[in-house]
Amino acid sequence: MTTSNASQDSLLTGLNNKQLEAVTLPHQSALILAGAGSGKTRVLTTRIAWLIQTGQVSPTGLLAVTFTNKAAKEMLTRLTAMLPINTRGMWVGTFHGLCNRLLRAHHREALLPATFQILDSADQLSAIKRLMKVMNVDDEKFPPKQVMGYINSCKEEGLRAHSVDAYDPHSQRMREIFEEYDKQCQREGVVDFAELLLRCYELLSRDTNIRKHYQARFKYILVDEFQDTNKLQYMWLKLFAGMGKEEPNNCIFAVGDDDQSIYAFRGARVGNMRDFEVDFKVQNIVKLEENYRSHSNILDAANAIISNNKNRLGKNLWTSAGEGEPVRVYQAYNDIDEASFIVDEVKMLHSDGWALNDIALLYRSNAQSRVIEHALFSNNIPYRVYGGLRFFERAEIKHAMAYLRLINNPEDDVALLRVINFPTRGIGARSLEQLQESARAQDCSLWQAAINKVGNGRPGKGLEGFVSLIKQIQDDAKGITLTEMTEIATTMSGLKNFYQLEKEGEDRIANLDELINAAVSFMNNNSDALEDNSSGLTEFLTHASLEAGEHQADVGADALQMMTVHAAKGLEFKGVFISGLEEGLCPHENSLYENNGLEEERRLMYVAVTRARQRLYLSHAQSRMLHGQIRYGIASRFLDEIPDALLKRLNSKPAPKPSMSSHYDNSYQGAPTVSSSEQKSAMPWKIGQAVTHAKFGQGVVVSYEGNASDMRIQINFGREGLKWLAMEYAKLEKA
DNA sequence: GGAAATTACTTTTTT
DNA sequence: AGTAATTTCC
Repeated sequence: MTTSNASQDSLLTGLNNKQLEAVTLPHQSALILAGAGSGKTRVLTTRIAWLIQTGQVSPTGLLAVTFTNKAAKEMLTRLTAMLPINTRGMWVGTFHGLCNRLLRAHHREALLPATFQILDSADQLSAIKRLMKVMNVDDEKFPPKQVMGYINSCKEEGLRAHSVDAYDPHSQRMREIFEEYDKQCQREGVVDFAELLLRCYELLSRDTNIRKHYQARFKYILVDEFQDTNKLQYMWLKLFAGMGKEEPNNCIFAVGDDDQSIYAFRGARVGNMRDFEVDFKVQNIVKLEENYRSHSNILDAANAIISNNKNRLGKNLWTSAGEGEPVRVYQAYNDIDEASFIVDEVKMLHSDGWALNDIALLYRSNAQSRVIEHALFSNNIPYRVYGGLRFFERAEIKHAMAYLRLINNPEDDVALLRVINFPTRGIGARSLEQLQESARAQDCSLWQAAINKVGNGRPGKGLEGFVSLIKQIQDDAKGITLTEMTEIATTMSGLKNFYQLEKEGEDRIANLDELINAAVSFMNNNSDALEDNSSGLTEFLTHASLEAGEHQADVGADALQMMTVHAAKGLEFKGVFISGLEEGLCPHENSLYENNGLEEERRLMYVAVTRARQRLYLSHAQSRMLHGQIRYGIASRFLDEIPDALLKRLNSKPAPKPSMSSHYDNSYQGAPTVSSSEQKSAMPWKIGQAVTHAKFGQGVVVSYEGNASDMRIQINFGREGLKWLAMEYAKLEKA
């Protein structure tokens, strides 16, 4: 032990017994089951600090992996607050970021060009579409998105085309596309997200020297959000740990919460936690069950909900805080009423002195935000929506980045195709087809083909112009700074000019200027990490692909926080509204057809509820506008799973104000008694009426058809689904 | 080649 | 409803 006990003590001060146990575990693999609000990040960072401070490992001897850049940054920030160390050489980052780093360092062994570029999902999709055209694949039978999903999930399972099973013609064709796609990427020097990991994994498995080097270096491996790892990520971790016979046995410190696994839809395997226990003969399982975030009413509600799940590792959160306020439940008349309820409550909280930043509004799907945004906007309540389009995903930014990519590497076909005719310069579909044809014939990049065409005469004015433009930009880019390059890319390309002439191009111009600012701050933040003679262009491009998000405008302002439940994971707020708690929306109807879909939805609800510290509102609406149609829904089953004793029901106001239904005019003038002039048959039930059925339970009348003697009535029974019942036989009662 | 009209989509999402 | 993508029309 190299440091004094005094400073070590200060590091560990304030940890509870379980946290302390986790932080100071011996050099063995361990699984930390960290419940919501149990101090997970603190344990992880303190563990790192403690290992370093006690001299068990140097800062460069450990590997810490997270899923998001935000989490990685947070960890480094907290670490530097605990220890006076330089974090620059440390391997703390996302799976993708670390793989990128490793592949850049060993690009030759990984069979990649030094300037290899990373395709984001949109790039990947357009690459697939382009390939499918070349291969003459019917995109009706093989929707490009589906092909992309197939390729990505294969890679995430660690599989290449040659090792995928395919017994029928359809999947054989899929496999063929997969194979060709990989060839195309290799030819173009580009790598998609899943490829970063797979390539890295293959490099380490194949190249014993490199593997041994890293295995010898990283004695300690720490993984955050372990429940979200997919198969390939787990294989990757095993490789670093060294599981073979003559290999070292580095240890993995995995932190996770099976109850917060909400990413199965993108390949996450909670089962990795159990596999990890077995594969690594884990003897140290530490459960962090004391919650420091919420009052017990909120926590008990969360526990009650999650206890309905069957497959759990088992954990029960508790708190020593008092029971606090009851959980408030509001049943709204419709979505607009729900929004106005939220607006009223937020106003009230705000006038009671709550900061808007302390209040979050959560919903299951992004589409739900619009109605509430509208209400907030017309009531002058500042709000910020997280998610949605990210900065580097905006069209104008992607265009500018494409020009930058072409400076770096004109053979980048993805980039070339994006801007060869944007702004338009007379290269239409036909000329493009010809170009692609000759590139195929010569087996070269589009850029090469274009150069050849220009050399051989008759290239067409547009193409000639484009080639000389790119050459010009490349020339001018020599020896200038990244910032200047970005300026050139936006001006010389004609992008800025184009948007200036556009009617609603002001925002786009502003974004282009913002891109130049991004380049400036990138240089400022990374100047010491870059080599002297490097402009930092490659690094900047990588940064843009890997960190598309995190660009939030006016972060400082006090505003209500709006986001999906997924986006809220890891965050906490003093007050939380969870809206749209109806069957079909939460749990989402699509989830019911998926394997264990309902359990994942329940975990989602659990995550949502555990975000709240002091006050929690749950709301649902009897009807809402969805996909341009009014839908009648019943309350989410998750509401029924909360004991009544924890709840306080706030009931809706007597009737909706007429003005509230302005956005769907003839919709909801009180529930219509169905008796139009042609159809005299008196419908005994109102649409929207809640009913109970002996067999199907609670439901809501959705529509009807037929006449008095032969009437069928459609009822949404939520968990039982939509049913048509013959009026004559259905024994319905008012609920 | 570019604008206008039509059609398809709509759970969650990081990298 | 709202938007993105695609097709049609000039």
